[in-house]
Amino acid sequence: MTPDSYLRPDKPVLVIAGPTASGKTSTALILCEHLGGEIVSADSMQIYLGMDIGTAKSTPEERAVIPHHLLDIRKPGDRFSVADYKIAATAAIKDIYRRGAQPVVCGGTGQYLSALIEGLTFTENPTDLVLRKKLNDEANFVGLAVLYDRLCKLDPETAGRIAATDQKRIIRALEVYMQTGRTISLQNQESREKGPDFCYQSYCLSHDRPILYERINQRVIQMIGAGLDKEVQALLDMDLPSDSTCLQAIGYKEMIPYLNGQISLAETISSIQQATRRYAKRQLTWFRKMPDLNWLFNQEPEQNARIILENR
RNA sequence: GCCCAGAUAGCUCAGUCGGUAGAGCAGGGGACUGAAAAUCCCCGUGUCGCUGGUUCGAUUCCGGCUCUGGGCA
Repeated sequence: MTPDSYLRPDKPVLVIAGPTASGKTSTALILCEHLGGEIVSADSMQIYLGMDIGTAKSTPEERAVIPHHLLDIRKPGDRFSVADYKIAATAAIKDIYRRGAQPVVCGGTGQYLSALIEGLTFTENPTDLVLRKKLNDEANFVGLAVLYDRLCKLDPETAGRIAATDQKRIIRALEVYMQTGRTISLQNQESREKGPDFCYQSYCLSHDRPILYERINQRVIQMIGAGLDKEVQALLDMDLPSDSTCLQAIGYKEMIPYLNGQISLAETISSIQQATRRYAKRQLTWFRKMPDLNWLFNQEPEQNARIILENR
């Protein structure tokens, strides 16, 4: 079997993108029922075990009926990157095709979706956390401007593209240069040479802003009712490093001051709602620029699924 | 009923010694290649409550009215 045999214009990978609380998961589940499909998650937080309520993960019952991939594949505190995602999602989709089923990618992490749909290829160099820490320490000691100046000399193209205040990207760019001796701009350029592994048919679900925000507000209240506080407490009891990715998740980081008795429940709910609304806005910004996305507005999951099935 | 204080951006308020106004928050737009639910950048025109008067000119000063607080009856 050649790699090309996974390019299936007759049976493209379905992609269901959209901001949080837009109805992606419900829509994807209905599609899978009708098509003999399996879900490949594209969500940077649903990969973690024990983060169920706050990430609105499919329930065990749903997962018993429809196979899900890339959920619960890391322990809280573990690291995961877009490069890891690309490899894992690609493998999952090939596996689904091999079994004659329909892959349905579903999630709201724009970076992961882009890596897949635009077919980015990542090198095999692992993240060098020691080097990254050294650079972060240096930035905190001598100032970020010194590192930015260095990047301007080593890789003016990248330096021109990113803000002088964007610590994460400045450090990542220096990191790549120090690790490989090559610029990240060159590496990014090469990452596009191969192209996508699959054919895609992509949808983005959304709602008018006031409706979306009301759905978000309601969902946060539901999560609190479902015991989000206990879920977060369980993570805290694991004594994870404070910079763990999972503790940066919305609904989790805002819950910590509440569990420490520093803010009221009402304040906690408001701050989670606001953080989620802002997140949804950023997601929409990302999706607006993604190529070949079909937008479906203000529909319930059943209607979304029907439209998508008719379009096949 | 009387006295006092307010009324300016979606909200809380500042300000204009008279030349049509600006902060915080909320909100909006954008970027994004190994932390991405992260990180970073940009964005402030609104009958200055209504209505008369003074003035070249009033959101600003003066009068009346309306509403909202507080106080006295």
